[in-house]
Order: sequence, then C-alpha cells, then structure tokens
Amino acid sequence: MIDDSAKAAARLLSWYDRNRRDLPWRAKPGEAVDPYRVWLSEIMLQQTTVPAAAPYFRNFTERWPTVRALAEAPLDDLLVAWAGLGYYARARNLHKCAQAVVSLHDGRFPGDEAALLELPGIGAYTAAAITAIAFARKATVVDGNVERVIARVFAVADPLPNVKPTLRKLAATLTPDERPGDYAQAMMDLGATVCTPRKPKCMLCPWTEFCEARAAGIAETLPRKVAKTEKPTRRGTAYWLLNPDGAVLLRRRVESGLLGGMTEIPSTAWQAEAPDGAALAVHQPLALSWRALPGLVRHTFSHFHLELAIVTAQAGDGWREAEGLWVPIDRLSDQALPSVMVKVARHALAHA
DNA sequence: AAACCGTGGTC
DNA sequence: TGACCAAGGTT
Repeated sequence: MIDDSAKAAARLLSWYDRNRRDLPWRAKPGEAVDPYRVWLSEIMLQQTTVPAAAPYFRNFTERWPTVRALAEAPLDDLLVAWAGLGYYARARNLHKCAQAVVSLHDGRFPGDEAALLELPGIGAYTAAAITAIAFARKATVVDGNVERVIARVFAVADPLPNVKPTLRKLAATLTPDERPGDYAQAMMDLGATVCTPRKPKCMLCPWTEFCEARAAGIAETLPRKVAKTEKPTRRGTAYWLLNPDGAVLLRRRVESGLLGGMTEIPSTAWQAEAPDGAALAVHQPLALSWRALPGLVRHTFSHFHLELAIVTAQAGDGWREAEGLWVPIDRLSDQALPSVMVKVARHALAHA
C-alpha cells in the first residue's frame, strides 16, 4: 500500500516528465499557460477522446483566440463549429460561460474552484482541472481515469457511481503541494496510457510496487460498475423535401434537450412504435405525395437507439409555405448538422 | 437521485 | 456486432 504519499507523487511526476505527451492544448515547457485554452480543452474533452477533440480545439482557437472573441460570436456560429462533437449542451454552455467570464470577471477566468464552479458547464472535475493546470494551485482532479487508478491502487471493490466520494477522498490524500498542474495531468495520462480499462500495462506503471489490486491480481476487474439499463429503440420518419431550386428543407430544433439548437431534417416524433399513416400526415411539412426511400438510417444516442425511415418529395408551387429554411444541397456543410442528420442527408442523397 | 445528454473507436 | 468506453454536467 501507499505509506508515503510524497514518494508516490514524486514517482508519478518523474514518470510524467519522461513520458510527456505533446497535445494541442498543452503548453510547451517554458510557455505561459492560457486559462482560456485550458478551459476550452477541458470542456471539449468531457466524455470525449483526445483524437476527436483535437481538430475541434485547433479550429476554435484559430477562429476565436480569446474568451472575449468567443463571447462576442453568435451562438449559431459556435453550434456549426461544434457539430459532430456531440453533447451539444456543452456548446451552449460554452457560450454562456464565455459571456459570464466577460461580464462578471472582466474577461479573465477566476483562479479558484468555488468561483469556477459557478460558471455554466463547469462542474467539480473541470473546476479542479482549471485550478491546477491553468493557475498552478492545488486541487484534486477526479475524472474517469483517476477513478480507475485510485480504485486499483487502493483495491476499492465497491461499484461506481456510489463509491465516487470514497475515491475522491482517497485521491485527495495523494495530491501533492508541488506542481499541481503536472500532477493532475500525470494522473490522467497514467490512466489513459498505462492503467487502462482493459489489459493495464502494470509492467510500465510507476506505482506497480504498491498497487493493492495488482498484488491481489484483480487490477483489470476494477473499478466495478453497476449494470446500466438497456437502451430502448425509438423509430421515426424523416422528410427529405426539395424545392424547385434544388434546396432542401431544414429546421432548427428547440434550444433545450436532445440536439438542442441544432439543425435537423424535419421528421415525425421518435417513439417506440414506427409512425403510422396518420402520424406521417400530421408531421409532413407540406401536404404532398411522399415516396419512401429504401433502407433505414440507424443511429445510437447516449440513451436510446434510433431507426429512421426516409420519405422524399418534390415541392411545387407553394413550397414557400413550408416552415423552416431552404438550404442548397452544396451548402449543407454550413449548417449545425449533428452526426445523425449527416447520416440522414447522405442516405437521402445516395438513394433519392 | 436517477435520467438525460452524442459520438466514434475498440474488442 | 453489439456492448463498452472516453479529460462530466445538468436537471
């Protein structure tokens, strides 16, 4: 077991110095840390892999180099730029947070956890990460990586999420006073590259000698998690409607909830039962004779599977009566289309 | 407090 | 091939 937390921290920091990864948001040695870039990267990395976030981070920082620039941009520009990254409430809160930093803090991020926690989209993890990485102040960062490392080092067998407070307390006992930012990133790097969910590389681990789970031969089985509820399937039909100019009808979804504020191809409600003829008539954007396209578009969201049928029609006179916006096919990339809608558009273009 | 909220890669 | 997984937060 770990009987000397200072020694454990030193061992981890030494490992970190020898295995430092070059990531787009990581300041080079000697380079000043920009809290704006730390914050932006932490939001993008929530439940998101490094390869997925990296191109979005480059695009955002090039286009909006400061929090003030981001605050002054129209929300819809952020949603277009965020499209495809998922969890779109993050983009809405990103905008709110940038505006709060400008209006409440004169354009500078606050440097303590309590003040950061007040900002939209910043929770316990992100507040600690910004405090440690951007402001070099002591804070215990607990993300999925840290939970896994701590559960293994201390052989905590109680399942998540209930055991989370216990893991947090244990993690705090190891946090050193020195180099808080490097230590936070070292813990996450250790979890991401060595103490991995499957087949942990214990031979390369700086903590292998005092890891209780490794000693007990149960490292790969930790942390335990309560079984998740099964995902239901919902079904719907999307309307691929073209006007005489060859533009397609799109709509803006409501601000809250699933894909809030994003652009969609008009469709019926998504329910357990596929829509019947009456439902198709109720939801159609124009009263027309629709032709069914072959196949289905399948997509899985965080908590349900979706099966979408697609019907198509050509609007004649009166196309202006439809509710929504008409977008030329070659301008679809300017829209805030989430991945599921990109799938629908591709399917329609391939089969229409 | 449990549900909601995306996506793409991996095995 | 379908379940699991990733630098979580909000309601």
